[in-house]
Amino acid sequence: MVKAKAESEKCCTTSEHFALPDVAWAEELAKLSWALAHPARVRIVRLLLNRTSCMCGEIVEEMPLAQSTVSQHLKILKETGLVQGEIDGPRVCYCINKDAMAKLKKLIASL
Amino acid sequence: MVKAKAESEKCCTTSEHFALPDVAWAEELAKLSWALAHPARVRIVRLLLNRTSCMCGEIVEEMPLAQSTVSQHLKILKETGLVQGEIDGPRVCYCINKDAMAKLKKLIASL
DNA sequence: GTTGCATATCGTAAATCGACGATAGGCAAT
DNA sequence: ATTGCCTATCGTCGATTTACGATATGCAAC
Repeated sequence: MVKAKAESEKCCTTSEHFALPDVAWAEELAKLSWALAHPARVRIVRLLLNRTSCMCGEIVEEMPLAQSTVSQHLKILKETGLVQGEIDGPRVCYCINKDAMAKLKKLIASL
Repeated sequence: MVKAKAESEKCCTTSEHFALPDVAWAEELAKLSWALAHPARVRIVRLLLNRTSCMCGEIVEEMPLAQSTVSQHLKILKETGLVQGEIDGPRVCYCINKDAMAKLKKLIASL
């Protein structure tokens, strides 16, 4: 760690005044980050990324969570746009929204 | 129990079984993502990235939040390792932990 | 229609978050 | 030591999250 005892050079060279980062930008990144802010959702996303798509039931089997809990996490992932699901008969097939994933990666990378 | 295989050709084309994503890996990414899961924390991180460092008071000035609330967000950012603060006299100087930022970017990029 | 399966939603409880004011603690100058 | 400033922590509140079982909904087959 950097030791800053001389108060003027390494630390707090603060005469310049920066504008606030764009609030909408921050909210967008916060929303996408929040989608991944729970280990179960990260694992679901990884699971979907390793497959072309996945049934809800298969996800439930892989997770140590009740079906209703997994369904709630999937709902969150859908609301943030990271995941989309299409009805396939009596089941629902989930897959990653590549555009949303790209956007998340771009936002993080541009930090 | 996946019994339907005849009717689903457009969807769920995977019969292979993937191992669970690493749980620890998921928890690590979830923790870092959670640090950015609030617009105020995203703005703080951006603010710090645009400067070499920043006093707590300057952050408070830029945010429409009370000082105690900003301090709480800073505590969260410190706990996740994204930000580090050093005491500089009666003030505290915050700056980005570049290693943690790189780790976050790497984890997201490797999704 | 009914049955059976897969998923979503409801209801609820415990835990956590986010916000604030008030207060405590630390440091420098007096 | 006292004062004054800056930051952290405490206490509290309401809102949200997370978890579960129970129930409802939707679809296909019978």
